[in-house]
Amino acid sequence: MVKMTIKDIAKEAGVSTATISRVMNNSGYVSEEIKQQVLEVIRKFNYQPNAIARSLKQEKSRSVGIVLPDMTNPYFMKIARSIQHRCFQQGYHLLFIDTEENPEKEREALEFLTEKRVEALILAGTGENKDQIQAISDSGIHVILADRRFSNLKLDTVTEDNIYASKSAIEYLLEKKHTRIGIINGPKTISTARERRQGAIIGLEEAGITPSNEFMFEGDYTRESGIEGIRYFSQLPDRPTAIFSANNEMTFGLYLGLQELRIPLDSIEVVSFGNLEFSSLFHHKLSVIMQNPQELGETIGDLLIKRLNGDADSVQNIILMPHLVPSK
Amino acid sequence: MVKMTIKDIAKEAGVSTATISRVMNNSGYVSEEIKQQVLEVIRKFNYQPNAIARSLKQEKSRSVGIVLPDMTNPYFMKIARSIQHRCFQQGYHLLFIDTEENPEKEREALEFLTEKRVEALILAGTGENKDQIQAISDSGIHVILADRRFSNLKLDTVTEDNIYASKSAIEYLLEKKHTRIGIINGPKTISTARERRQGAIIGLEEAGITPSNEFMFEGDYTRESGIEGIRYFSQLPDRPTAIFSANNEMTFGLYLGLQELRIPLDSIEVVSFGNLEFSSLFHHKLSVIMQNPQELGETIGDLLIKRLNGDADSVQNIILMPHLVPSK
DNA sequence: TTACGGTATGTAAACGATAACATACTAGAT
DNA sequence: ATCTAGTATGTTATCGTTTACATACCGTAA
Repeated sequence: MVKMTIKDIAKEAGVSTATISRVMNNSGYVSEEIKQQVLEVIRKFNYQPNAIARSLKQEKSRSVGIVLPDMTNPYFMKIARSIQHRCFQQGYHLLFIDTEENPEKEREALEFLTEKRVEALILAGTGENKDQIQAISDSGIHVILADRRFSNLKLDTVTEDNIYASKSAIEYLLEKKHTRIGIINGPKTISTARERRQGAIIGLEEAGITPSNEFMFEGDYTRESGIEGIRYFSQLPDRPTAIFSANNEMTFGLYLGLQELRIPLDSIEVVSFGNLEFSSLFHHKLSVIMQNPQELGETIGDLLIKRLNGDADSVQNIILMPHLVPSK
Repeated sequence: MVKMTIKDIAKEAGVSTATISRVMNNSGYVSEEIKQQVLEVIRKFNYQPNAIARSLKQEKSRSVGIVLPDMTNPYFMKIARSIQHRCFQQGYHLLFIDTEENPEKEREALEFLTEKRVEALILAGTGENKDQIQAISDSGIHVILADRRFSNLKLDTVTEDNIYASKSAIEYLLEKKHTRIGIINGPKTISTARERRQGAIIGLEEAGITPSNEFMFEGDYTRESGIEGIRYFSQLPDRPTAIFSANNEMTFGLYLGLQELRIPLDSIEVVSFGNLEFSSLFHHKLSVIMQNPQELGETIGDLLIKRLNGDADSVQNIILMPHLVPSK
């Protein structure tokens, strides 16, 4: 069974292709009589216009690329889901690519997407490929940076206030009388990690504590590097009594590491960025900085639709506020 | 900055568009000299062929639809990631749609995807829209059912052995001397739920126990229905001492429910389908039936590529084996 | 010499829509 | 009667590729 084209339908209905097109798109003049007749034929043969041909003619792909570092991290997927919703409503589809935090894969992904002629690009980047991203934006494709930004690029961003949140995380731990606070951070190529570090440092300095390099562990936002982080801290002569962890995956690794090292899970007080699904079942000293990926996604979705509809407002930098949820 | 077309490049290089096409696709005859010359121009202008035009001409969209019931469930996303990998390698892109277990959304999604002329469809369905799916398959689009199947449809399926796994879950609980085993299941519209129920019943009957309806709770695979399930069981006069839960989300809800009811989390022995990320940190009596979404995804990906490459082997029904991981 | 197969390149017709333009009819205004 | 604006429909170029076909050249075998 082969798909019918507009020509077949035109022949069947005894009218021209233009008339079919007008009926399909509710544009131009068509008499009520012919319209019904055409609709009848369309129904009869279950005709669906070829979106590819339409895209070519209109020079609009009706597609949006979305490049994420980890498709299995619910944080990113919640962002993605909200965006997808919005797009689907408007007839756009999303091309997802998971870079697994690998800049080379990211480069390929961007190439792939421009070839597919996406009209917009949503990116939570690895921090590399800056030039390529700028070039994409310059070529007229709308770019929105999600969660992670680049300095010096004039692009729309929708992010969360990492500095503020990290600062409050540290303040919270200081209030609980911790003075030796270990920090498990992401890679400094990524803006969120840089900002979380910066916020933590501000928090410490305002309390009169000099941040020590010894208490800074640079991971890569993966579970494995959370394990490595706690391995590192546990062998210090003067172990930290609290940890600030910069994302949920590393926090998960941190607990796996504690388990591996046979250290009681509640012997260390933890504040973690990002929602940990299980934290509410957990009776350990785990506080989380609740992010709001859904709101992030909705915000991005709205901005995206505005841009796709040709709203050429100046560059937007939207910053959402996460909030700390203390352990029970 | 506007994209260059093959004509622009042809003009720049002083050759015909056919030659450019031949260079791009490494097809037909092109002299080494011209080839280099053309490549030079392509590089210079950073020319990328328009994938949409190519699709139209070749009548191949190079896209695959994937319809999932929950984009934030890592189980499905691990499947998706493996598939996406395989597709990306082959120049295909995936159109993801999240139906949120809503048959009406699923219907729209399928419509949308056929309009976008996907060459194949991967579906973990809600259990409805059977006719539509059959029609899609009949129209020449490759359909692969993932995780969930339909009875009476002659379609490729890649699933897990739910009957076997559920049976062993029950056997495990019986071995631990539980006789009152509550079952929190998914909706019977979905094949996995039917099979998991069936396996559980076989397990009970083989042990000489008559399955009671009172101990069967039909949820809908959501967290919320896990909470409802445990609420229901906890008000029974003769409460179950163990629960078999048919997916990870409901199990999570089950624990949230226990917490809400102020029942100690380890007062009930649980066997759950699906990996629970946190189970390894959990000291409660939680055993899991480990599924292997990655392998599922890879298997689907391989089959998909075979189908896309025109391998017309007979319908495949591949069944993978999950295994039970007892609580510590 | 002629014929032929391999190599190299160009010309032009598709693919399936949309939309600019042309054409024709109707009714009301002048 | 003529003009005009509105309505209704058809014709055809076009979007950017691929590819079937045409053309031409070269060297070698008959």
